[in-house]
Amino acid sequence: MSLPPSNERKTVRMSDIAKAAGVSPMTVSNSFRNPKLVSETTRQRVLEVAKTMGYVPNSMAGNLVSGRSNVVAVVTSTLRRSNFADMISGLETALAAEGYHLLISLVEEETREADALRTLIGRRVDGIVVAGELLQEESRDLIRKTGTPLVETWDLNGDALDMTVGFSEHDAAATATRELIARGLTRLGVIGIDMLEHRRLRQRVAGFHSALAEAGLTAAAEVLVNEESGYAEGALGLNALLEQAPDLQGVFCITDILATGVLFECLRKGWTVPDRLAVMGYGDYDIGREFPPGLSTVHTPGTEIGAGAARLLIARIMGDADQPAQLDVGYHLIKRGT
Amino acid sequence: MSLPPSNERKTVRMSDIAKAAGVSPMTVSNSFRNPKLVSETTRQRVLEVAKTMGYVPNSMAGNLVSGRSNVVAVVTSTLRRSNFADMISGLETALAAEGYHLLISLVEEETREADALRTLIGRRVDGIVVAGELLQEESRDLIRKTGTPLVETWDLNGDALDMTVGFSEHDAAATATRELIARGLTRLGVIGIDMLEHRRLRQRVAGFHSALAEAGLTAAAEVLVNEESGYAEGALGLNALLEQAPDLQGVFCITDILATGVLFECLRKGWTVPDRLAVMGYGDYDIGREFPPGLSTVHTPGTEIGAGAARLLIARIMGDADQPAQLDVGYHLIKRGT
DNA sequence: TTATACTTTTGTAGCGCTACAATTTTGTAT
DNA sequence: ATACAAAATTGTAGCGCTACAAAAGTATAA
Repeated sequence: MSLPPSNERKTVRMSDIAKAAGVSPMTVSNSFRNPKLVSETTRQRVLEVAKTMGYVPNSMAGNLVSGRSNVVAVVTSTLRRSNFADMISGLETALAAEGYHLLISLVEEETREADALRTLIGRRVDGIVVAGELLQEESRDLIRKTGTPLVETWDLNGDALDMTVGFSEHDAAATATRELIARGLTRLGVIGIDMLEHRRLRQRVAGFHSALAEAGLTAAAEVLVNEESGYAEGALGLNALLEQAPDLQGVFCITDILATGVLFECLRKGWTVPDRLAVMGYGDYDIGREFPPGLSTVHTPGTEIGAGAARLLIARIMGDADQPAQLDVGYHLIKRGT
Repeated sequence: MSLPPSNERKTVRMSDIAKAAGVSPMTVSNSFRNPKLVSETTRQRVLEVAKTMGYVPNSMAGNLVSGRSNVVAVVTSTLRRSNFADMISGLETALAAEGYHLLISLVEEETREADALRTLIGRRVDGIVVAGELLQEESRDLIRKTGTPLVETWDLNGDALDMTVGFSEHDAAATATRELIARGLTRLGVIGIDMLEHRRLRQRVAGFHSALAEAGLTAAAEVLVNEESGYAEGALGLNALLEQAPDLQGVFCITDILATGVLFECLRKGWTVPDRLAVMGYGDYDIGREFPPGLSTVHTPGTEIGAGAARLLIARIMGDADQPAQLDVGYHLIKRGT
């Protein structure tokens, strides 16, 4: 069974409900948006009529008048990175509590970023959250010119366009590396990701090197794997590292997915972790908790980032100009077996 | 409440651009939407002025007149299930190619489903895709009454409200189970998920039982784990199964995540897979490929489901009433080591 | 009764844009 | 130069709703 094509049906309008309920359009409008201005009996009748007639107010028309959409958008390059999913979930929850709706825009190709922003701004979203940072200069220009409230997320080190929520990716990575050093390991390698346009990914590798330098060490090996950050790349990365330094004692992976790939490869090689090789992840993905003997990693609070972004945005929309434009949600090391 | 800054800053309107470029508003409109109606020189000038003034057309106003939003929404309960992420990615790609934009609505609580739909319909999206099926009767009512084109996804067995794209979850699960039976195993168990309102999850367990019945067997053990479908639940599930049937030879897990949890637990127990225990997953998540010796599973084509949903929806929006209301994208067994 | 203060309901005037039709400006053929 | 089609530009009307203000109804006090 299927419904009639959209062009044959004409939608129910507010005036239709008004007529059917025997009131003026304004009373219908108020029944939905300002219940206190309408008597309870009238309101019940209006809502009843609206329900049976399948009326849903056209919010585009309403927004056009009121000038506000009550919609916040998040722009993300992927839904597969569980950290981003956490952030989006945190955002959604915090926004819903304040009566805002979240619109997710998936921008898989970097070159379509400005285009996606233009669409969102065209829809007059009240604010935009970016998973990561804005990459195209055209995007930044658009935000500046239109004055759309914007929150960039994760790394706090860059110079922010508007607001930022996150933590220092550099310091978090350095903290993870220090743990490896504290175990007495000196021959350490890092597996990064070959997406140099992403500051947060660069900062993680930089943090690794800082921690080593602090301890008077240098990296035994370093490799950047291709952008996918899949499990397979972790295995590939480990083998590339071992070619550079066969006596490698520990590896820092800039995502838990890569670290998990390394653990799988160790399993295949029959190596014991952490005795033959210590492994440190980053991001505290749930798989790390389960992989025996438990992946050591850095917890990066995605949910809190989302909630924080919602808070900054709503404050800005409400006109609070004095709010801090930056929010540090911290991170913490999780020591597990590897 | 005082006026927010976004209201103090008056946005650039089409008429502002018209004035600045020395043309009528209609020429500005046409420069953006019907380039062929405007001379190239005029158009360049208009776009130039628009760019420097940071003008972005208010699509809400435009949609109000044209009656079409060129937006399709997808409603999903989670972004963490990688299958859904694949579907959304497939949807996005197919829609973008036709000039549509995708809006993702995250409905984590089932009771907010109808509410989310109302918001989307209120924004006059041209169509809605549901990851899975609609769960609230109120939701179905809303779709019927407003006539919003709808695509439900994954399982093809139910009675569809409007359009459906997917495959038979029952048959896919049965196929997976038959592979276990074909190996000569007779003491088989299943780990399902305790979300009985989801038909597609019920169908997977039902398919397992059908395949057994076909072969004259009955289930050695069955357990439904809590809704999260995390790795930990897989381990829990396996142990619950073993209490029911200590001599269990194989287990069918209705998601690869659960199967991976089972594999981790086998690792902890020091059991060899598949000799001590055969493991069959479902969904072909990328982790299954990596886990030595490779998780046997069923490939469920998420990307194709998304692309198919886009196709059905666009055809419907374009007014093609004769299109098939159901699309079977199939599935296939992937035999790997477990 | 009349004045006073609500509470409830109703017009009016657009929000910013586009469909459509009308008009003006070009280009081309005679 | 004139006729006429084609290209380019412009005006008009109104999409469906809400801010705002005005009006009508109701309750209470003087």
